[in-house]
Amino acid sequence: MVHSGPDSSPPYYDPPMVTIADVARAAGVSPSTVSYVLSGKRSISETTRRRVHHSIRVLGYQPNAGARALASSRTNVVALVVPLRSDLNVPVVMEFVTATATAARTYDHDVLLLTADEGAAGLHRVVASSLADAIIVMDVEAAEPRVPVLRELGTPAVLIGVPDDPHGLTCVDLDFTAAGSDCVHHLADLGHRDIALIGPSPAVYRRGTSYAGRFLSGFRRTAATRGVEAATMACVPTYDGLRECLDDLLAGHRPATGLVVHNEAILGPLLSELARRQLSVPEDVSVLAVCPPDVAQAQAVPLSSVDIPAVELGRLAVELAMRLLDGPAEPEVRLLPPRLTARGSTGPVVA
Amino acid sequence: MVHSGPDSSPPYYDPPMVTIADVARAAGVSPSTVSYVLSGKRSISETTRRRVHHSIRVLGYQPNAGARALASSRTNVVALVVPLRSDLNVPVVMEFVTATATAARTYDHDVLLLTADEGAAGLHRVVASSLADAIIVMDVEAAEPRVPVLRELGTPAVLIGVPDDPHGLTCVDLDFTAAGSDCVHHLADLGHRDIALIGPSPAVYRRGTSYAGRFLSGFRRTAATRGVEAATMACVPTYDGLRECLDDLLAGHRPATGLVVHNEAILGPLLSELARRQLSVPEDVSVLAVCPPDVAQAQAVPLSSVDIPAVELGRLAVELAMRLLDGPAEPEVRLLPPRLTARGSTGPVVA
DNA sequence: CGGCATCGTGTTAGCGCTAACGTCAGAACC
DNA sequence: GGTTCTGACGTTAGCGCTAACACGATGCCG
Repeated sequence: MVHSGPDSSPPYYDPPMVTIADVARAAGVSPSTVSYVLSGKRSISETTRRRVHHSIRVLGYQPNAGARALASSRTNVVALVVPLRSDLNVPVVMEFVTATATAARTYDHDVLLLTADEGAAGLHRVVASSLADAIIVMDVEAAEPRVPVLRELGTPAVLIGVPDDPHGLTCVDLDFTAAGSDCVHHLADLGHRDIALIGPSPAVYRRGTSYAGRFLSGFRRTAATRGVEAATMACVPTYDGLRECLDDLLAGHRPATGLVVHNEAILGPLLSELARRQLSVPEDVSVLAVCPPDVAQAQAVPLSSVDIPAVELGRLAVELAMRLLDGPAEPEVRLLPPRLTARGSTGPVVA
Repeated sequence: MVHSGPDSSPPYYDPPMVTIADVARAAGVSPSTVSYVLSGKRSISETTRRRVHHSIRVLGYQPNAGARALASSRTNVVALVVPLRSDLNVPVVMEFVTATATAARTYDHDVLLLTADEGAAGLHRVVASSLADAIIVMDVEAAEPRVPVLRELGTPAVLIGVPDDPHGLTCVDLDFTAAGSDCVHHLADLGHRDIALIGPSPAVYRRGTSYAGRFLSGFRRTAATRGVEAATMACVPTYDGLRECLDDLLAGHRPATGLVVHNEAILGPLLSELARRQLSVPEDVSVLAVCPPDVAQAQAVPLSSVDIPAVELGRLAVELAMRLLDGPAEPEVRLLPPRLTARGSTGPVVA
């Protein structure tokens, strides 16, 4: 039992910092040897390696991050810029964040969290103060203002999403154009001649969020190819907005028989509202969602969907960032192919 | 235009690191003076201060985080441990995370993101390697295994949620006991004699997540006081689970007329299912939710609810962490009083 | 058997910053 | 006119680590 003074409960107990010198002494080697054992940057005999590792374990040594960063100009931290908006898909964002953090750990890196409201200045701050080695940016807009800053900073960076001009930058995303296209094909194959896209909130389109536009264009192009009548609407994430949407889409003289929903927040309300209107899925109307699989499963009717592979994207973003750190790699735009899973909310048109 | 060599696009451009010495030279003072201007730890004449600030701005100086941490043993980083579980309230978690990051910035701190799967070892790692000055832990269980580690580490820590034995630790949370109580009072005041609590997934109870239990006990105790018949069930977040739940609650010879829903994920499905059963809200059944206000608003029927003040909690957690850093402060358990907002999904019992 | 890789290890100069210690001028006091 | 005090600043010793340099001991070749 440790007794540290007259008062038995000191407010904060000073941590007994273990340094590399302590380890070196315990193992009977020089500090640099310990360092080299840890970094593997030069050959070490099996016996000393074992002795060093043993001492490290016994003493509970953890290299001081600041000192290491100072000496090596490597922080082993990647910065992750998350959006603050509530008009986008929160569960997807969260999945992505945790996937990034988890993936970073497998590369012995940590994640520093930045919010988008710091804007380009935040990127500059983090780089200039050497808080991180690489940056991952989510929620990229078409005319992304942070892109020129990233290019100029010259820091390894990975964007989630593809800006209009990705020149020189590494990007990852779902291939939303293909996703839009696949959705149309799926419904057209089932015989639907009148379909509709219920997209994200108008605000998302307005600020030119890249994925929304790409999905839309894939959707429209393929609709034209397949000779399918395709309505498209943005939908504000409220119940009233949704009602109007449906009034428009289902009340014309050629009502839509297939709905593609690229707006996770309104999936639940949509199904409720369809039920209220006595429209059954998929008999009266087919519903195809764009969302993570677990969300699709959890609905009243398990939904056919195109997965948003947030976890995979997070892992990939980290992987590419690490590659950039290892040595200059060609910038690339990596689009994951969409995967459509039928779950019973889409079916053939009933004549 | 900068031209840096024969090849016009070098993969990565070396950042021209500006040091405190550069600033000092430009301002005609010593490095320490610049440091003191920045920290305010000793008096500086107005003229010098201005000259220094000017040079800082002109050169775009940002102190090197590693060097600063090494010299001062202060990182200006708080670690935030987020849960990885998908069985809890994702939007609330995300709100909390962003609120924490934003609040930390107002104190000139950054946030390092840890995932709960690193467990106690992660806490040790972060502290031992001096990656952060303080730790904020979310999703605290009743018998929280990380609590003893935190106590022993002696690092300033704030828990979101209250473990069984919070002795010596600072905790913040919504007062879930009071929230459970308030819900019963609200329904009882409206004349309901038979109410039910639909709680989180059984997994949440099983692992003893503190808030679930506290809400439940507040609910039960007050139900007893008010002489209200109160059923309680955990509900798995699937549509089928929900159906069973409702079968039990609404089919007895004394069916519940008021539902308290402490499970954000099933709010949507619940309303759909009630509609399917031709039960209208609040005429046939009152629904009272525990969730953030925006979620309550976005439902088919705007829901009366007890707010989960994620943003406020995040801010508060950071604030308390900063207080702990400033100097040893008394550990405290801070419970925010619940706020119940009636939105029309709860009404008097129709006889 | 001398030279020359190669391997395993020690020694040490910083990395950029902070904070403890000095210094020095002028005000204030008796 | 000493003495003390109090701003306002300069000088410098580390913080813990990495990586460049150095060095002895083998082994192998001619």
